[in-house]
Amino acid sequence: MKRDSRLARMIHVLIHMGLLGGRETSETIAKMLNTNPVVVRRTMAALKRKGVVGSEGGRGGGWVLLRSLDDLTVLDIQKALDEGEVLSAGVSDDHPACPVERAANAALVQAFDKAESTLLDEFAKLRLSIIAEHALSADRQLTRHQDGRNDG
Amino acid sequence: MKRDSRLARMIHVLIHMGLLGGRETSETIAKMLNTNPVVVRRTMAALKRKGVVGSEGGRGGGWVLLRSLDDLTVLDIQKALDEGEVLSAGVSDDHPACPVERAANAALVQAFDKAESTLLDEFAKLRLSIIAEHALSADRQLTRHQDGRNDG
DNA sequence: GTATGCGTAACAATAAAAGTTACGCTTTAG
DNA sequence: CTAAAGCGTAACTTTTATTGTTACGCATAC
Repeated sequence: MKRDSRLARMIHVLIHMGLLGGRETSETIAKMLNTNPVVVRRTMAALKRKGVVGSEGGRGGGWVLLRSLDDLTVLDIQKALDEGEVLSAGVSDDHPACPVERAANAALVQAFDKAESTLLDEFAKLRLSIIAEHALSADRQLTRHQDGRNDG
Repeated sequence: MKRDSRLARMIHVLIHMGLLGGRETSETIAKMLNTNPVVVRRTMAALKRKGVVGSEGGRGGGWVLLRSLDDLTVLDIQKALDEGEVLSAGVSDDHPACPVERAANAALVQAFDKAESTLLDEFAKLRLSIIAEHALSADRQLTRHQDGRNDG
């Protein structure tokens, strides 16, 4: 399958919105994500249902960030996007009555559950505002290097 | 994509082989997994390369377990099956030069790496012999319940 | 009332695992 | 030596989820 990149994309978009502070149309966001407006609406709809963003139709409409970057963690976005499990264990379902298959599946599910718990803990620690700061300071570094050619 | 169940299937098969102790043909294993021999050979080939199982062609041939269940962990099987990452982070690749995208991806990769590390730790703790014991005791439980109808 | 923009339905494209068919090579039985 | 049993592989098709795309309805501002 194509890898699910909705979480990464939405974090990317929300930080841009938080930094720019204004209203963005699906068209503009689509350019950010190198895709088209329908994909944007489809994914943003999930965030809208959870009150992370709002939308307005008609001329001058678009998407607005309803919560501050400091008030949003990656976990919030993850939960808004995906109601189900983050890491599903890839168990087998060939002979559901076979005790060996059941024991193997049970062991895997337990391991995946622990890993999922770790992942969600990490997500909860990741505030979008922190990621935004990292992006800005990386950007400043880059700019300084570019100027350096003129300075030297 | 269809969910990857190779790890679960191979654990299932190896435990059966360990318990039965003999030689199994791809045909027999395919029945265990409710699939066909080619899928079995394809997946077992990876385990053969790592010395977990051996195969012999010709009449009377088949697959043999080369290491004991007590000497194998789920991590061993995982590593034999998948050279790459277990949990890949699902980053975005829309504007690789965008500092915001890079920061978002970096944050996600870091979180996934921690979760992967947890998962591999859990896998390393899971000896196939332990899973086999769980399967056997669950089976005994089941048998006892079935006998109970005659006993009562 | 027309251009702008969201909301959605309905499809095609894509990617990875799994399923399937077919055939070659090796080994044992007879 | 020949036939059957098995592995090894190549070359498909199928499956399932995301992503991409087209098309159209509805709302809003100018």
